[in-house]
Amino acid sequence: MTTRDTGTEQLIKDTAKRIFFSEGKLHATTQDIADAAGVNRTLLNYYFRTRDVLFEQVATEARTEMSAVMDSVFSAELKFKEKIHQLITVFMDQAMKYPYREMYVVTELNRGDKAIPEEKKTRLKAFLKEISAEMEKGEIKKMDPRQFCMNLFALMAYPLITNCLNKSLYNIGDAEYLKLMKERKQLIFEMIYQC
Amino acid sequence: MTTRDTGTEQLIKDTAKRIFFSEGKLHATTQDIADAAGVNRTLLNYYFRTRDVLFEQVATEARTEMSAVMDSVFSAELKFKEKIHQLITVFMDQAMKYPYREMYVVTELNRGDKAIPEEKKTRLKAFLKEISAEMEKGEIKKMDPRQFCMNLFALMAYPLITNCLNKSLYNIGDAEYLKLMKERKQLIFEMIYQC
DNA sequence: CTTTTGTTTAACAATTTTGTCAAATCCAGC
DNA sequence: GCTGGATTTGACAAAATTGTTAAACAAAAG
Repeated sequence: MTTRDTGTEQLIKDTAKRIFFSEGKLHATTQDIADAAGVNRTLLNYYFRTRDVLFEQVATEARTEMSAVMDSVFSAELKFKEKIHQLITVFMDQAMKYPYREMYVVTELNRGDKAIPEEKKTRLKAFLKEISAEMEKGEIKKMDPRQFCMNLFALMAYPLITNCLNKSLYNIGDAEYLKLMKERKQLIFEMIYQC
Repeated sequence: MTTRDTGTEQLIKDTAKRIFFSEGKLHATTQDIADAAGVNRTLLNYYFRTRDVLFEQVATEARTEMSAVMDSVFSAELKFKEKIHQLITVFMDQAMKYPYREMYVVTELNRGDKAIPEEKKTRLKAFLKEISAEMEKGEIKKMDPRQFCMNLFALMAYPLITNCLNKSLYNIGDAEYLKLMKERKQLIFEMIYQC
C-alpha cells in the first residue's frame, strides 16, 4: 500500500531545523520539538525511532543543503570577483535564515568526531588557489589565502550568530537589523576587495 | 570553625569553564564535569546545591572576566589607534584561551532573557562615538560605526570559534594554528585600519 | 460496509540526569 | 590521643527525558 504522507514527518524535521538553526536552542528536547510542531511526542519515535536518528538526519540535511549552496557558487563559471560577490549574496541569505546552522555543525564536530569529506577539501584547495592567483595579479591584498577565507566567512557569519546580542547592544529592532545586514553584503565585498 | 579550603570548589568551577569555554561542550552533564575534575559528583551539590547554581555562577564569572578585560582597554587613556591595537591583543588572547565563552553568553541570551546592563551600553556608545570621530578625521573608512564594531569582533572571534572546523578543513595542527592566529592580530589591525 | 493499513494517541517502562542523606573520612585545635 | 566541624563518599530517591506498546483513529481498497 502507498504511504499516506500527512506531511508530519517533514513538519517535524522543519520544526527541528527552525528550533536548532534559527532560534539557536541547541539543547532542545524531543518534547520541545513536538510541542513546537504541535504534534504528539510519540510521533518523533514513530518516524525516527530515536532522538539521535532525528538529530542526525537533520544535521545531515543541514550539511547537504550547505554543500549544495556552496557548490552552486564554487562550480559556477564566473570571474573571481563575480564569484565572491555571488558567494556573499548566497551565503548571507542562507545564514540569515539559519544563523546557527554552522555553529551546530561546529559543536557537532566538537564531540563526535565527524570527518570532513575529502571532496570538500579538494574543492576548498581549488578555491584557495584561485585566491592566490588573484593576489598574484594584484587584485586583492596579499596574505595567506587561508586568512583570506577566514576573514570572508567571519565577516559574513559572525554578526548573524550574535544576532540577539547585537540587537540588544545596539538597541535595534528587526527591521533595522535586516537593513544593516543588507548593507553588510556590499560592505564586506568592498572590505575584502579593497584591502 | 574556619573553612578548610581544599581548593575543590575552585577546581570544579575551573573545570566547568574549561569544558564549556575551551572545549565547547555546551551540553556537558554534572557527571562529565565531576569526572573531568576527578571528584565525586556529589561535591557539585555540596558546593553549589544545584546544577543551575553552578552554571549560573560560571556564566556570571565569565561575563565579569570579559567585562574586566574590555574595561581595561576601553577606559585606558590611549590614542584610538593604540586602543584598537590593544583591544585586538587582549581580546584575542582571551578568545584563544576560551574560544566558546562568547558563544556561551550568546546561547544563554537565546533562552533565558538576560538583559544587557545599561552601563555596558553607555560604554559601547562612547566607543562608537570615538569611532565616528576617527572616521570624520579620515583615519578609517567611513561606514556605520556599528558595522565597524561588528567587523572587528567578527574578524577576531570567528576563526577561534570555528577552530576545530578550520584545523580539519585546512589540514593544520596546533602549532601552525597558533602561528596563524598570531599573524591574525596584525592582519586584522591592518584590515580594519587600511580600509 | 468491511477490511486493511498507515497514522496518532495515551499509558506505561526504561534510561539518564539530578538531588538528598547518612555515614565515613580528614584535619585543626585542644 | 580525642573532639568537632568541614569535607568526601556511596547508596538511594526524585525528576526529567527518552523509548515502547497496545489501542484508537482515519482513510484508501475491496
